[in-house]
Amino acid sequence: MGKQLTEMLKGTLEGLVLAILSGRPAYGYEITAWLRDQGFSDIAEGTVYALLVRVERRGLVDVEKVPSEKGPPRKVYSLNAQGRAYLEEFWTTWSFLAERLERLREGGK
Amino acid sequence: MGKQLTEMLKGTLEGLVLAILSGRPAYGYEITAWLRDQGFSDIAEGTVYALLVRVERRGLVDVEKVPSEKGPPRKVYSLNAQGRAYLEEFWTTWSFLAERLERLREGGK
DNA sequence: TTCGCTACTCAGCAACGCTAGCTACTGGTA
DNA sequence: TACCAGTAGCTAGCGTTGCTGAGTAGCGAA
Repeated sequence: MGKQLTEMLKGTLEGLVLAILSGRPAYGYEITAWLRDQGFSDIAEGTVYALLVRVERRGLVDVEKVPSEKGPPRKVYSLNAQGRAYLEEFWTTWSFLAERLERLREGGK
Repeated sequence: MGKQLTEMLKGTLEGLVLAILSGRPAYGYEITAWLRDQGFSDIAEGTVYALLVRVERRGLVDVEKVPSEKGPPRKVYSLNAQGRAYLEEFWTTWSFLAERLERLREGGK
């Protein structure tokens, strides 16, 4: 799937991760693993961490440092109120785009 | 919708335009107008033209110069076989992403 | 001749994901 | 003891993409 997916993830990966966090708090390593499990096999580790730093800096998530039994402490992220509002916006934007694309796909057949 | 849509369009605008061309040949100005009509109100002219140059250079479209009654000659683009294959790929990638996002949206409720 | 519409082009910028590294803690193995 | 794999996080530099803002050019109407 490669390059097309890479470009498509720009702008959607953020929503994807926030959507995960809206279900339950999670930490970077875990999120990366989950994404890979879901078929996003070539998601780079660094990408997820950079994204998390970004959303934290924008105040969309709360962070808590939690010690791990195996390895360094985890940074557990959870969606806060601002993040929830932002995610709502994301779904609106996503629906807007998805509707128009789907309409084109139908028409093109 | 602004910034979120801008980022989301990276990777999808290309498919959007190719999908338009799969229905009928069209030229840049026309495509921009159509997009604005569909609600992509802040699509920049330059963006569409740059995209068209890109897909032409990659051999996904054929180009024909057609004189216009009003204004400079039009560059009419039409999707060729390679473009059609690429568009197929695009739909596959899009479905992959859309499915996973939709699943998250359901689960998050 | 000036305005507005049509039609295309281009340089410079910002945002984002990827590449390719690095640090650091734990437990198991040679 | 020394080493390695797995866990966990971080970073600099790069390429791609869309936007900003400006420019060129042709045509018809005021």
